[in-house]
Amino acid sequence: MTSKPTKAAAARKSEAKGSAQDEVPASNRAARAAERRAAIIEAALEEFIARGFAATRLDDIAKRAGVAKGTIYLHFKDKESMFEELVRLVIVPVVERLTKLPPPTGSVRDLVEVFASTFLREVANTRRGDLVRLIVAEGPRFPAVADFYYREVVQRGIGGMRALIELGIARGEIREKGLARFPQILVAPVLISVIWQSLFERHAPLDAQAMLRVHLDLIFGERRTT
Amino acid sequence: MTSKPTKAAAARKSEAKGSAQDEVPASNRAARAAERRAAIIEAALEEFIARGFAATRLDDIAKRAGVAKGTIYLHFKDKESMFEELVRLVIVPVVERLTKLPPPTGSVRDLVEVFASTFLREVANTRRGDLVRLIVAEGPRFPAVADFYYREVVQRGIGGMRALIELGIARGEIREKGLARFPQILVAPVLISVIWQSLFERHAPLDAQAMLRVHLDLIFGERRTT
Amino acid sequence: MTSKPTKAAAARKSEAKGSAQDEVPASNRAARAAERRAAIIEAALEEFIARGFAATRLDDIAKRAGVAKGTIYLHFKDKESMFEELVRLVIVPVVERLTKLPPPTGSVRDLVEVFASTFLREVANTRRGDLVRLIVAEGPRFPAVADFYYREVVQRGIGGMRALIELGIARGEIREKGLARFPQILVAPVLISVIWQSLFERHAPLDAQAMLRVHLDLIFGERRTT
Amino acid sequence: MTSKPTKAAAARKSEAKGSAQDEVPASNRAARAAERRAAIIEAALEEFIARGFAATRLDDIAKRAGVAKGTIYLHFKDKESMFEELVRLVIVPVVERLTKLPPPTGSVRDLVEVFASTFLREVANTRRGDLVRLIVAEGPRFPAVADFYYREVVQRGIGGMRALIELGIARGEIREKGLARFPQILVAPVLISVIWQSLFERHAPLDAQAMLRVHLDLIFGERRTT
DNA sequence: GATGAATGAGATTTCATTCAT
DNA sequence: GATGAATGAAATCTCATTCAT
Repeated sequence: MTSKPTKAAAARKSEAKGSAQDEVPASNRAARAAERRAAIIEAALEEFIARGFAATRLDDIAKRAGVAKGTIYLHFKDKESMFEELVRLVIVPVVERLTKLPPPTGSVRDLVEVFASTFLREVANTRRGDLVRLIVAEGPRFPAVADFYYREVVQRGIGGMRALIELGIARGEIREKGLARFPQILVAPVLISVIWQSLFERHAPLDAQAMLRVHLDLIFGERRTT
Repeated sequence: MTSKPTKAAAARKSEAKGSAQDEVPASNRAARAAERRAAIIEAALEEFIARGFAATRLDDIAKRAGVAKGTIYLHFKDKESMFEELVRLVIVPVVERLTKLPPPTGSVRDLVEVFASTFLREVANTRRGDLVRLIVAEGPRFPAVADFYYREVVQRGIGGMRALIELGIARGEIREKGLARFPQILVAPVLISVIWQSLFERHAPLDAQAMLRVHLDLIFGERRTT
Repeated sequence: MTSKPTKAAAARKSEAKGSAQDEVPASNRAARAAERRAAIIEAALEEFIARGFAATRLDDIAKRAGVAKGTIYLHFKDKESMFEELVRLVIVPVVERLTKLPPPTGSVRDLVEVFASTFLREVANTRRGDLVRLIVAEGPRFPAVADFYYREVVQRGIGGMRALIELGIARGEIREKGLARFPQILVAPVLISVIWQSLFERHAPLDAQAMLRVHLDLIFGERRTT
Repeated sequence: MTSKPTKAAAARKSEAKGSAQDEVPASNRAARAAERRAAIIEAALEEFIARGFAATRLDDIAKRAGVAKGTIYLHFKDKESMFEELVRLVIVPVVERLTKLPPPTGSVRDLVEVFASTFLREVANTRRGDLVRLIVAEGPRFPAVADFYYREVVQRGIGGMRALIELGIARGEIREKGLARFPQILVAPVLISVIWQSLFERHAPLDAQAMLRVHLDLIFGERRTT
């Protein structure tokens, strides 16, 4: 009923009991600590996503990570800071990967489409999509999280979108000039998909890719060839 | 720090002590009970929206409603059922009002615009908007709530949108035929606004009405005159 | 799941609504009150027996008796006194009936057998048997109840038994003279039956009458004819 | 008014602070936990006996055991399971000791007398006697407890008694053959004593040993020499 | 007299955090 | 560093008792 240790955690445990006399030199203390930390972070992410902040028990995180409850406090000050830090830890590498912009060759539509598809594939249908929902859910009670997310993700994202839109307008690919004022419109369907998946998928599955294409058709005009 | 009794609750209290300065002559027991129930519902809604389900304390709801803790249990079985019932109680009248369709005269765009503006005015910038965010936040842990919301709001809304879109396509107002498959696109910006308001408003205010107009321009083509 | 109003209670209720204009003169206020009181007593007895003192809810008693919770407080000071008074109210008439001794004609054995059979029939297999178990259960926490029960039932019972035993010894029906010091032995199997019924009947039914006969055979010597 | 920590608990506490004046050198964590568990069990037993299940407060158990309330939940799932487990924990060792049968040398009467005296000494006048009363009191609301008690104690006890009675009949020590059908009669006075002690001792003390001897005289015939 | 909505003290249970080992 | 038993504050929920109608 409650979460069980993952295979990784189990492995770590048996390893801890099996290799009694430290024959594994590579796995020194620091490395072990880092491993544990990573396990805690992953476990915490899963639990927070599944239950929300308040309903998540540190006990469950510890069990899932395969560590003792006290160990969590060696890595995080308390539950709140763990949550806030967690969001940062998960978001930062994603943002970093996305900011290595691929050079804007080809049409703007192609660019947007590739970008959005990647996003859908890598975010919408993964744990990270749920993280977005988690932030929406807990944001009001964690201004620090909302602020961080705004600064690191939303602001940059909006900026990037706007640049793309303006490029599209300049090149004549986009007719609706007002779009530059509201780049949010560009990503709206993506957010909708993320939310839809976690709330309504069992009632009516949603083909996010197809929806996205229709949306892009609206913006860029319908494609002659698909 | 914790919630205080609202003016309404205070009023009810002083009134109870004998001062009947308004035109309600005989506040019988049933009426009193109904009043209290309403106070509890309103208080609970505020608290749940502000803190989420798990972090809301019944103590605070009671205090805010101006009743004793035990009184809540005269009206609701437990915290969970209170939450679920609450969502129903708030949503039902909204849905009922919206289903009294105004006759579809004029252009589809006008219809959509009026409808969406009303929605933005009545939902997005009110407590009800936060309720939507609350449902997004708690839905995964309250399948009954998600189900209810899907059945009562989403399904009907999607159906209504689709009908409008098809009408628009038939009349030649909407060019993008794929839109009929994804009426979600039509409301996506509205949802975005709701979420934006509660998370990012202090960073960057969003003119939801203007964004909506741009979005409708995308769908219906730009207006000649504004 | 919880107790429902008995037929009597239902009758009283419908009667209360049905005979609106007091056409029933016999059922005046005082009579009504007495009726209610009786209903409360019966309901309370059932509930206390089924759940014990602490686990019994006044709510359930009221429901079962078909009265409002407040009404109970018109008849009893509080839950504790209700319990204590209840035991008295139920035991007194039983004791009164038993003290109208039938004249001691015939053999002592016959007397004891008739008496014990009557007791088994009227107490052991009825609600009153459970009352004995209830007193055993709650006695330590209700010294007043234990005292009353000792004074009214046990002491008299022991006295009566002793008189019978001495008569039996004098007449040569009973050989074991020590029995007069311990009349408890005479009733021990009856108490055993009462307890056995409520705890172990579903595991192994016990023929109390047969057991009693064997016990009397031990005391009076085996009968030549049965 | 409420229960106070026992001497044992107090001892454990002071010991915890460093004074180790006894021969237990290294009180490791597991041993400590076991100690606490034992303290909880003992405290709970006392409280349940004194007040019955429903009226016993976990707070008082904790105080008496000298632990925090939460600690109880490290050992028991909840109040109900604690009660059920408790009965098992106390009864099992008693049963185990009794099943190490002393070899049936000597007369059956001697055997029964030794056995019953032992029982009276070890059960009737100790906490364990009250446990029997507790089981009688709570049995109907704890079928699991009644079942366990029947299986482990009553059934075996009845079986053992029956074997003895049949031996007695075969050897000509017992005349009343019907007794083999109702071994309950053999133990009835013992149960009576247990109940009498806890309810009526202050009104009229009962010499259980003497009563037992009279009872055995009834069954085995009077002794020539005492 | 009768009602039953309201109360609030008090019970059980949970869980973040600490700390001796 | 790591552990996990222990803590106790705080949460949910119950229910005997009161009292305005």
